[in-house]
Amino acid sequence: MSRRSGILEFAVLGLLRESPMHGYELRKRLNTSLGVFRAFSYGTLYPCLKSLVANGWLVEEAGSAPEDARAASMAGRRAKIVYRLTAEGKEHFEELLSHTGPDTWEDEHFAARFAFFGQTSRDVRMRVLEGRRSRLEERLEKMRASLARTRERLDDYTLELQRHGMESVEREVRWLNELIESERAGRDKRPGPDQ
Amino acid sequence: MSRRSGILEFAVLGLLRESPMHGYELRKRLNTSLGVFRAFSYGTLYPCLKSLVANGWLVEEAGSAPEDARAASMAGRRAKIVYRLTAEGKEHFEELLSHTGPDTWEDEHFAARFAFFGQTSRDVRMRVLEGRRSRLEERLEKMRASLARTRERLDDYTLELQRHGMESVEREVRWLNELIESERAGRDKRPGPDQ
DNA sequence: AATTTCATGTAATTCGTTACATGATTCC
DNA sequence: GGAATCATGTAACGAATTACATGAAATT
Repeated sequence: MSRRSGILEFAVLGLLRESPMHGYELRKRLNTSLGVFRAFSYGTLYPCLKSLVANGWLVEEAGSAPEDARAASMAGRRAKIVYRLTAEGKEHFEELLSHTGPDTWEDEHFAARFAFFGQTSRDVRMRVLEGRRSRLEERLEKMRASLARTRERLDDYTLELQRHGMESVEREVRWLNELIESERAGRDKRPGPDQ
Repeated sequence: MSRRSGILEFAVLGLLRESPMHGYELRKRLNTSLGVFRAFSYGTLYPCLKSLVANGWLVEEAGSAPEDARAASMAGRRAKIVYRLTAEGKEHFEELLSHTGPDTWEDEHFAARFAFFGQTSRDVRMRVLEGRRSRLEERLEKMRASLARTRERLDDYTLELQRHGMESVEREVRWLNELIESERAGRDKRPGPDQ
């Protein structure tokens, strides 16, 4: 069946696992609670929800309207449609959570995975974290190599852009190092009484 | 006239302004010299080149092959096609360079603009830099607000993700501050006798 | 009463990738 | 002579957006 974006599907399933919600609210939480996710539009979200229902992973329930949502819709009126995760949906999400493939270290994918770390076992967390780190280290290696090859021919601005880009990646690697360290030590919280 | 991606078009024009190139090399330089750009695929690049030719902004020239590239192509053989910026193309790029709209502060767009700062006048650079900064400050404000609203309901990992995200944005703002400062002082090593 | 925000959806369009197909050149 | 890399292109598909369309509920 049609369009299922992987990352959106994953995020929706993960959010609905905590509590049932309707589409509008779901969309807000993709930006706020999960902060890092970009704002998917309704044109993306609603068809995705329909598709998840068709897969049996979600069910539509009556919202705050007095009548049943679907019946009301058919009669011309519209009401909130609250989506709830089914047992199959839960199982499917569990499966997605335990899967750690190369795609998982991708920028956006990684953020989504991280946001649901609370629902994951430690060894999965470690695999995701370490995979992400080595992916970033590869990227860093390429940047260094290309910089070494072309340094002279570049003007100051291009150079500065590259320098800043590399520094950003290096910074994320250090962050991952701390997190991995922290996982190894068996702590969930970050060390340091700062804040 | 079909698909023209804005950012890819801009980058291609900018790279060809420095020197003529063929498609394959162009693609490499989109990743390396301009480091920050993502790797556009050939399926995107070649149709884009055709479209730019159709607009009269580029012309195809014979590559390293002894015969003319187009003639050779028609005869069944293929040779490198070197693209060169026309006078109209130059003019068009100049126009794109001087345009500073809200879209310009967008993540990828901004990186592309920055990569060609060397070809820009100082006041355009200032507008782009300052626009980018205020865009980031807005984003930061939203993040802070949403964090204040939902802090209690979030688990440690989600919190950590948001904290790191905000820190990244704050870091880029500091970077922009330095650059703007530097532009104001006029002491960035750029050759003053622009034009 | 009017406006804003909540709420759901569809159609057309944009932007870009993957997979495929072809062939030249360079290196071992 | 076989592999890797260089080089160009097309067709099918994918992911997501925008613009449109509708209407209910809350706020001013």
